[in-house]
Amino acid sequence: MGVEARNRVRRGSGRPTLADVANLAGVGTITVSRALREPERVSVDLRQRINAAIDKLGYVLNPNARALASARADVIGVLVPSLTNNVFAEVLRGIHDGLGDTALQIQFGNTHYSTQEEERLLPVFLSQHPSALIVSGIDQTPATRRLLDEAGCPVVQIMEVGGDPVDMMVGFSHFEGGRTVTQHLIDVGCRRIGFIGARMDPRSLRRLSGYRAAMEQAGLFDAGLVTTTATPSSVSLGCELFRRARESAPDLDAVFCNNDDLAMGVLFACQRAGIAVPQRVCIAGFNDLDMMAVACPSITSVLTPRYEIGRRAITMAQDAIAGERPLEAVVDLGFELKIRESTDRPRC
Amino acid sequence: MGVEARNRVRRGSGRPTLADVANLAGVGTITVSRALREPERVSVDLRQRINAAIDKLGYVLNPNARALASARADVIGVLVPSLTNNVFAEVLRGIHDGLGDTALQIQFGNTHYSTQEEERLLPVFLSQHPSALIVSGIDQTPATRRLLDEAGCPVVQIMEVGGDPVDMMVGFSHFEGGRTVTQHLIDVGCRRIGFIGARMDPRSLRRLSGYRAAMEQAGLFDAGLVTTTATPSSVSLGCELFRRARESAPDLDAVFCNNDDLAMGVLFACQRAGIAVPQRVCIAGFNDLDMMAVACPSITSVLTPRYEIGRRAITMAQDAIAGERPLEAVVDLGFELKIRESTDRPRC
DNA sequence: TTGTACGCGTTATCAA
DNA sequence: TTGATAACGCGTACAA
Repeated sequence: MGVEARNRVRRGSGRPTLADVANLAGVGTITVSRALREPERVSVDLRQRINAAIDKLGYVLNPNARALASARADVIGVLVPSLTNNVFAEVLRGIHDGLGDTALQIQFGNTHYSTQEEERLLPVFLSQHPSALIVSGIDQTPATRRLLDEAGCPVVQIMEVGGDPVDMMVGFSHFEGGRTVTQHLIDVGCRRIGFIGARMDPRSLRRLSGYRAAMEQAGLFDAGLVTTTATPSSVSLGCELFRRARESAPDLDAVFCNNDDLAMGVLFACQRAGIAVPQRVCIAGFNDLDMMAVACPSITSVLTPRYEIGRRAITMAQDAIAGERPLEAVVDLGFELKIRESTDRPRC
Repeated sequence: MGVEARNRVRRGSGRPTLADVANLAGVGTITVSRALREPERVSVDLRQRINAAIDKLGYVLNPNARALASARADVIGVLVPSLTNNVFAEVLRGIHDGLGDTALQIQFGNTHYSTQEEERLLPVFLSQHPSALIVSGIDQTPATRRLLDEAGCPVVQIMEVGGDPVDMMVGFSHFEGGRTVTQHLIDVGCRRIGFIGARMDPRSLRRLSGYRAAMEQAGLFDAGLVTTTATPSSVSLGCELFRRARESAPDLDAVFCNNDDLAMGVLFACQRAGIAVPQRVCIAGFNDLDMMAVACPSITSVLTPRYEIGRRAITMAQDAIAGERPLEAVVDLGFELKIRESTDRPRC
């Protein structure tokens, strides 16, 4: 049977390919490929003809074919525990901004604060051979940890510093953050300082540890001052938890909230109950959302570098992809205590 | 030269492939492929041997190879204008939840409220041959519109209804939302009702149109009552815009805010300035974030179905991928006016 | 600087 | 129900 007789069936998408461009430009496919990736290595003449052909055909490179051939996708996988939490939304914004105009794509995964879900998600991400991986926190399961160790690509852990880094790390100490706020409340004369926390993910727990350390050192710790729940944080939950806290400790003279949503809720609850802030109860939050500075009264909080964490993480990842290892594999971006009206109390 | 003498070089990632599984199980590669995609069509016996081999090898399918061979990626592209805006974070949460346990992946793109960026991003998404596309709004550029028309996959436009649908649509009428709130303020006796808006994306503009329609119908419209800015919305910006609004209209007796962040800021500004809410100024927001119900006073707002929009969009997309066209290509999910203390004023 | 031949890992086609 | 073979579109190795 002659070749012509064999009814070859093409299965393609019908869109132009590298070969089509090469034909039109009268060059080899590899030259087109090179013109796309390393233009300097192709003569100006050919480059122009190739670009003209690309424009004429409306050619777009097929990333799947590239990933398959090069055993590496131009994708950076990002695993975060939440999308609705403003903190991670800001991290993602930082990542996007830090990305610049590179051809890299970001692929998000939402672990919903579950290490199990993270363990389930990671192989899916890995199966695409990402160029780098950004994961949240330092509390991975052993299986996840092993996958990360063998990922074969740069890995950046974000949000915290500490533990045993898989590779690189950007964050700050939540323990120190919690300790610092609590110490501030002690310094302004508060004695019955409550801790209100929601979700209680690993980072919340470390902020609680910081609170406890400061309280114990001052001889003020009392388990009855701690009110927590696994429920996701919200402003309304802050109201609710404050009521609960006042039940177990009616003499509360300050509250350190796990995050700003809760702090906002506590302020509203105080306003409704006619509790003067800061005269009768001081309030402090965590993260320093925009609204803390304009609330009435304005609320003391800890400014955390979440946007900067995203930017740094993506920069470190890109550098590592380019083969440039950072001088410091672990970057502590710190935090800043913002003292405001809600803790402005003349020291006793 | 004998075949053995040809020093074939394997370039792969080193990870097990479909062929490895086939060898171990003693079957052809295509049978393994089938066992993965359509298990019913493979005999129970072979299926078991294949699954055992997969487990033993720790085989994971290569999505790039699959996408290349089938000219279709198991990916749904999602284009949203913002990640930090709670509204879109909720939409994404709905999308994730609606996804269930399918093998589909979500690929996000952030257009930063720019139709230009959307036009730049879309070809990148299209180049992966996504199974479906979800895009925000109905105000695409002509070029974007053309690409969507020729995308060759289901397309869902979200957030709004109206205009000329590319394919499917889920949302609600922002015009009606704006009109309804404004009418409520008129109904409770307000006359000098200001509009405060930030960002002023197409949906904000349509809410403004709704405001204007209601005001004009009541013979109350006055351009001096409208205060807008292109700056992204925030609580602190709400404070600022309220001050500006009071300068051009000192007799303001109500404010309809573009969204809840601004409304919150207006409330704080009132508290600082000693302006009684709702006695001297009524406040209404848009979206009904959690905090509106617990603020002090609680704030009237329009509950928008953003989470449900995400869920519905992904469901419609999945159905369309499966070949089931929805009965209604355009779904209006409506909204709900939540009347609260901030507009609780005895009618004059 | 440019091209040829082939491999990447999977799926579609068609035959058995 | 199962399999051999070609095809998907691009990158790598090596030669020219």
